[in-house]
Amino acid sequence: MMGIEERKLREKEERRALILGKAKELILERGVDSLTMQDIAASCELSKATLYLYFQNKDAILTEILEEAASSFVDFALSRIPVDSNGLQALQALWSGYLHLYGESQDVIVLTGIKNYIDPEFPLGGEGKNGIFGTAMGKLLDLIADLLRRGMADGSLENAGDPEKLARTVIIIATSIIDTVTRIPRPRRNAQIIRGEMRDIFEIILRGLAAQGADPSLLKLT
Amino acid sequence: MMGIEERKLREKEERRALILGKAKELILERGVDSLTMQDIAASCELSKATLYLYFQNKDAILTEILEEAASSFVDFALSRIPVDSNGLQALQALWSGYLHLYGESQDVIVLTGIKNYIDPEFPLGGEGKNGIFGTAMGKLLDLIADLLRRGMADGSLENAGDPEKLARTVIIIATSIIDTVTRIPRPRRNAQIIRGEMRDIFEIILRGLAAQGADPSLLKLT
Amino acid sequence: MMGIEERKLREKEERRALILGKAKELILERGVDSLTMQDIAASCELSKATLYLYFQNKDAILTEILEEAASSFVDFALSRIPVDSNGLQALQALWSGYLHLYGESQDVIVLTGIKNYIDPEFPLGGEGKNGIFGTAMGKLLDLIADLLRRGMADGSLENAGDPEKLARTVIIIATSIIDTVTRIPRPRRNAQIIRGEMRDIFEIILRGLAAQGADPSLLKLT
Amino acid sequence: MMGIEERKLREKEERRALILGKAKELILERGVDSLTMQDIAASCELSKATLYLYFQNKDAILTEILEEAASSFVDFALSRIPVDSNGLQALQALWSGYLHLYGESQDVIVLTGIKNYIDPEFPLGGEGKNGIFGTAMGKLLDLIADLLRRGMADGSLENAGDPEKLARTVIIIATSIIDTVTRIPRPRRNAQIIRGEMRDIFEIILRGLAAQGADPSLLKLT
DNA sequence: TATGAATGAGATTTCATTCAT
DNA sequence: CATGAATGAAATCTCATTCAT
Repeated sequence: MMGIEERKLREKEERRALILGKAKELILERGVDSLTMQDIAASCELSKATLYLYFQNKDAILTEILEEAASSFVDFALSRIPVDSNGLQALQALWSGYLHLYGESQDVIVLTGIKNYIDPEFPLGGEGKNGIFGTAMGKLLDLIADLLRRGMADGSLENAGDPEKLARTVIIIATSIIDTVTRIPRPRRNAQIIRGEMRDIFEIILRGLAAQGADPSLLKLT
Repeated sequence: MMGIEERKLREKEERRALILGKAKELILERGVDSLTMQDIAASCELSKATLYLYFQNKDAILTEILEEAASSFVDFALSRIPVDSNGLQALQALWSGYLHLYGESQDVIVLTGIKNYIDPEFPLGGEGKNGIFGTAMGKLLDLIADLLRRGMADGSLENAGDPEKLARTVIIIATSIIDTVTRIPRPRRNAQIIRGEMRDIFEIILRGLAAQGADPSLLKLT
Repeated sequence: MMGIEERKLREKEERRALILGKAKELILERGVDSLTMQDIAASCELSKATLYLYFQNKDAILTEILEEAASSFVDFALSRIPVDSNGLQALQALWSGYLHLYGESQDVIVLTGIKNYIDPEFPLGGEGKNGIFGTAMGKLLDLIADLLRRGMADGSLENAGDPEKLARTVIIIATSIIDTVTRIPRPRRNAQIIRGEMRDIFEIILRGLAAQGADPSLLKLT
Repeated sequence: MMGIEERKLREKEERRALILGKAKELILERGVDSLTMQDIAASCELSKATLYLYFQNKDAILTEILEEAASSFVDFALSRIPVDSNGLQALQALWSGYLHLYGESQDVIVLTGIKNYIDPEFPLGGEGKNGIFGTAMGKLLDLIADLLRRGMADGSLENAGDPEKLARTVIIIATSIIDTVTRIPRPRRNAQIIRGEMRDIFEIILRGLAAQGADPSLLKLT
């Protein structure tokens, strides 16, 4: 009874996960640019053709990795933002969550950088390819817009125009940076230095968004 | 009188310029990633082999384009920074110069994005390949560090650590953004929107660097 | 029964063999120097890319052809050397085997000439590239050294120094000659003449190595 | 008066010599296979096009270098062969001259190896390209045939068939060896080892040609 | 479902040779 | 006489993707 169908489904899901996982590893190891289907297949101990049973093409793999990474970041960030925080506090929590997650597993975060590889136009361009970023990346966009709106309302953030637009701007900055980092193959990537660099960048942004006279302790990331 | 030698030299220089120009156009048209020697040759109405008479290899072409772009930006920026300006004013002038130059000729600026293609590790990584960026890109780095130092000294900028390091951080942000833009093929690139976006980004950075209580008029870019 | 796996393996082996075979033909037809991957592919009715499924690169193809040729010669030669023969007799058997094999299938022998293409420094130079010649060519070297040693011991060969070194010398002569022959495109290669020439050369060498007063019948090759 | 014509001719000859000289140097430095017109031109401080004013094509340059080398060897050899020597003595003088010349200037000799590059069929094949080797190489052939004939007549050499044919055989051996050596780029060429190797080879040949019971001192080269 | 095998389409680079000036 | 400039033709190798089994 039941079962057989479910098992198949589960197995299928496991394979997908395997592929995504190995692809992720490879990207982290050697950079997005030099990721090949061959490499993915080999490290999964599958044939290249099999990859196409689970994903329509290379892009689909990258997109899904990105989705996952973005999604897990959003979840993590949400979990770290106190309900009663003001906008600035929330933003601080967001970035600091980012840095934490990076500390724990560079992976999840660094991968966000694939965005520029898959759809460099998001969120600058018109539609992006097929509105690929409706889901996780979109949720991230919404989240940030919310925080900005909140902060403009409670006076903790500078009132600098449309929150939606500003959210896009913030994402652009963040993903651009991360993209830059992703292109450095892991062997030469210095986690310490990069984390420090990202913290500096995020602090600049934080100060750039905060209202005049904000509590200095909220402008520091750890 | 005389001049045959000179003419030859000039013509040679013109050919180089032609090649660089067409390559630039192609990059702007279709993105760095899909630039091929074949394409460059075709659009110059030359044979592939001829390109190698003027440049040692593809990298040399990209490097020179980048060099030129960076160099012309530095020159332009320098010309716009008033001698007696304080650090914040100077920085404002720098970014606003950037935006201006972009308005006049997207090209010069957008091309800076090639950096990430040629040496994605600069200035994060160790040495980059062969210290390619000793010249123009290095001058830019120095310029920004100078302005930051000046601003920290005269109190117009937040005293936030080592100017050299901060300059690197600023460059990372800027080039990352530009890189992102470069990857959008021109047909879908909306100059107006992008310019607006860049202005927003630079304003955030400017505010992020400025000292508390800075003159608000210095935090706006036009 | 069963055998699907085996069949696949066999087919794969056949393809490799096909490629090697056609490559061999082309070399014999037009000389090593003008062998191209394109040509090999075309004559196998395969695409260039396919060749790379079976061999890592062009060198690998050449190396394997050489390996095979050398190996089959060593085997053949060994089978023709009587167990109780003295050194001179053994050497005579070796060369005469060579000529025979040449008579049967120029291919096996002529191809030895590739050596000079792949590693012209062997056995003169230091290491050659990666000791490519550890296997068959090395075995040949050992075999000849053995025969020389045997002959010096039993008095059938002139005692003219280190057998190892002398063996290298002999190989140099042989491969050089063959190399010369390989470079003649087949249409103008006259098997009869060449065989005669090789016989003369080997006879000279044989006489050069034999002890004074050796049985004249052992100095003739047929 | 007069003179102008002569001077032109002399200058032309000097240019040819320059080109040949530099080409020679390059071959010795880096091996025949990697000699390019570009390299020759550059090292003559001439343009590639100019080379074509003095030589019809690359082959012509190589051919002439070979001619010269062969010719100078023949001359040198002739000068070293005592008039009243018997065949074996003469042959010994020939080879020992070879080794001497090699010792003095590897150049002249090593270059003989180009033969195989230019016309691998000589003297095996039918006509060779355009009977290129009518001159110096032909003279060498004649010289050796003469010595062999002399030796067979005076009993110092084994009477082993047609001297003309045997001379061809000897040349094949010699040039093959040299060809092998030429392909080793100079930096890895060890003059001492090679000279030793060549001496061994020539001694084997010498013994192979000598009549039974020949004076052992005539079978050694120095 | 899985895969081995195949491939089309390119990409970069090299080189002997020609020709207008 | 000399050459700068140009090029056609090749050569090696890579990669995402397809398809028969």
